[in-house]
Amino acid sequence: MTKTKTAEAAPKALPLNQIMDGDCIEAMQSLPDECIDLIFADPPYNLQLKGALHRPDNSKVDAVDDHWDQFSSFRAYDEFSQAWLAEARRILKPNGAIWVIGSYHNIFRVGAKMQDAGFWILNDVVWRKSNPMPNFRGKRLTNAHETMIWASKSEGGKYTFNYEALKALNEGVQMRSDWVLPLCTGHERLKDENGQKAHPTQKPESLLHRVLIGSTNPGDVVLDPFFGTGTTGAVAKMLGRDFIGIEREENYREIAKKRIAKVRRLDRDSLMVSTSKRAEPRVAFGVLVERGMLRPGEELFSLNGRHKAKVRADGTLVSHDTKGSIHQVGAALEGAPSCNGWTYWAFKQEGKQVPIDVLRQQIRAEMARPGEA
Amino acid sequence: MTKTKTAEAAPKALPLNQIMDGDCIEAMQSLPDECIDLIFADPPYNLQLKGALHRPDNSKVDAVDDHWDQFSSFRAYDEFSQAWLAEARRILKPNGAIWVIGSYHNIFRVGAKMQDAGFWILNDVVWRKSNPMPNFRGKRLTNAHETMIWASKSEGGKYTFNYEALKALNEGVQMRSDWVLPLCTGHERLKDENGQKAHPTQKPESLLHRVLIGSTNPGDVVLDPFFGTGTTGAVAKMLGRDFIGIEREENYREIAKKRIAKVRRLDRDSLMVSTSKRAEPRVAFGVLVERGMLRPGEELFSLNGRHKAKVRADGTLVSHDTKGSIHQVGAALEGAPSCNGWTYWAFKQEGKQVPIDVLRQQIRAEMARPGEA
DNA sequence: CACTATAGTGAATCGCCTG
DNA sequence: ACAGGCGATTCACTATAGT
Repeated sequence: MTKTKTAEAAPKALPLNQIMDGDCIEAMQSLPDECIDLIFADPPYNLQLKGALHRPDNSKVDAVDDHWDQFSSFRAYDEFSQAWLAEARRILKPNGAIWVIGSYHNIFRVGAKMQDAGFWILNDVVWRKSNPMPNFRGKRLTNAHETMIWASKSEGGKYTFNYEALKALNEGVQMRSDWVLPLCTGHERLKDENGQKAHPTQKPESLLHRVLIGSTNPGDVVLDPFFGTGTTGAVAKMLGRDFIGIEREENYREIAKKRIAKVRRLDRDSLMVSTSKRAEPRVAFGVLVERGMLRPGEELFSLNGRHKAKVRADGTLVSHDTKGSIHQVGAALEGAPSCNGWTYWAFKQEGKQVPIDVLRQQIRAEMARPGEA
Repeated sequence: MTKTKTAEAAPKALPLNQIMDGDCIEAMQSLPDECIDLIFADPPYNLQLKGALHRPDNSKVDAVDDHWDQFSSFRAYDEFSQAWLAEARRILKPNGAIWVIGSYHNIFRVGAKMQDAGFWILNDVVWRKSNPMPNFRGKRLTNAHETMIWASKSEGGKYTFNYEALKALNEGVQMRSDWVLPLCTGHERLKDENGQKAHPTQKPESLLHRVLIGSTNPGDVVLDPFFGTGTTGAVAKMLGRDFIGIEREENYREIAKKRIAKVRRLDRDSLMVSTSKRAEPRVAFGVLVERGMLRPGEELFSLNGRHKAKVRADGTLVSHDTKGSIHQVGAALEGAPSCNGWTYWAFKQEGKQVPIDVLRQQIRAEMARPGEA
């Protein structure tokens, strides 16, 4: 399913790796037909929140009450969805695809409009949050997930799907339609000059990592019409994809620009993803990469000090001309029949070598918690 | 949130614990307004419906009709959804609720129509299948979940939600919107005389168990307009709820009837679930003073150690120049929007601080004992 | 420095009864 | 209908302060 970029696919210069200013519909109108490989869209959810909400300790929840999330009615929201989806579909290449993320407030309406517009749904994917905000009043279930819709431009569209790469990210078994990933917090969460969150709904990079690894190839053009603080652009740049962002808030554009400038593109080795079957590893080393505990391109060192290897975006290693799982590469370098990669490899942290098994323990601790079985 | 059945709620005899024959819309039309506590609906998907669908002009759609394109298919499905949802909403009690289950083929369209009909979405719930069928062709993600929409009849409807019971089901932490449950297999899966599965989409009883425990009380009337082989009825009977099924396939009705006949209702003790404090009788703080459990003039201490207040003869507190109920004074001293005085204040007993809530529990225990109230 | 305690926070459609 | 009082209600994680 590899696609090559042709001159015809970009008949005039696209604003690649830039952030367009203004309304997303108007900005898309300025782009030519069939020039985009993948669209990732995180439209306003139309939350319709009422009064203030306090936690049991009486602290106030910082609600999403931004003007851009306000619509007067379901009808107004539907018209907005229909309009941006129509433009999005026009500029998508025939074999392109789209991802749209939302919650129960909007996703059903958006999904129906997507089908009406001619998009062909491939999967709905559930982002299961490992650390969601609880339901403080005990009146409903914890709202612990969001829904993404993955669709091709039309029925029969030859969309990109890197099956083996996603399988490699998932312990060697097929990637499922439910993805357990933590919220965007900590250092990854962008802050403004006052230390407050820069954007109320910043998405985790791990989510975009999985989307882009699974449904684009290096060199593809990824459009995000609701760019915000640029998570899509940051991950696209890291993974060697081109991006086009559209964002109407100047503040967000500035933050995104600075953020993306700091991102380093991965080298070619790290970008190569598996193209053939390999043995089923016992543990999902790829999750460490996806979650940013280890970065693609980062070097691992054998604990005996004799070898090193580089991490790739799909959770495999490369050392000289040897590629494969952490176990396979370790075994090959040692000339041994087998090797437990978890106890063989270490990464550098503040000058010290730390076994990667430490990271596995962290993941396991998360997985052991209820609700994540 | 306990509801009592009243004569007015069932003005004429309902076909309780029976399976109605025929089309679900016509069958619902024969039921009176506002007679159902909960609806669980597993509507058929798009393509299975062709033979039964009507075009907007009411001409019947022929399954082999060449003019059956994607657009008219969606349109007809929407009309079908709208029609059955309208009837479902009419027969639902004002404080009733509905669950609808579907996959990406239909759930977005159904969800949008539910919102259009006036249903108020409470949560979308993901049934995360622990043992899904793999995607054999490797062209998409493993379709490992289905989506349920839980909605009240209207915004502001006082739906039933047994928060504590679901929390107990989830090892003491509040129930999330993603439920990990296995598919219906093994002995639970009904077989026909040839050993083939009797129904293509039989739902697991564990799913209905959680739905009914969480959103109904014993004695409630549960309607399933797409009854199939009767999972809803079987679980409802077991849990001491009444059911009404509607199914147009005689074969399914027969299987369901036999299945439900074998189910035994649980005894009363087994049906008891954890309840909220909200359901317990109110006790006025003044009663503690009246009964001499606390004396006027006695000092209370905030459990955080920062404040104290004096009890007055009328059951109010005074602290410096702040007077009022245990709640009002607590909130004022903490500068908080509200305060639960029962868990905020303590009194001194033999040198130790004891929360006043202990005294409330004593009163409640006395009230529960017959002949002492 | 290691460890513990405390505070803060995340796309949230988050009461009910009485007068 | 509306106002006001009662009083029920949180999970996982990060960051910082304290010991």
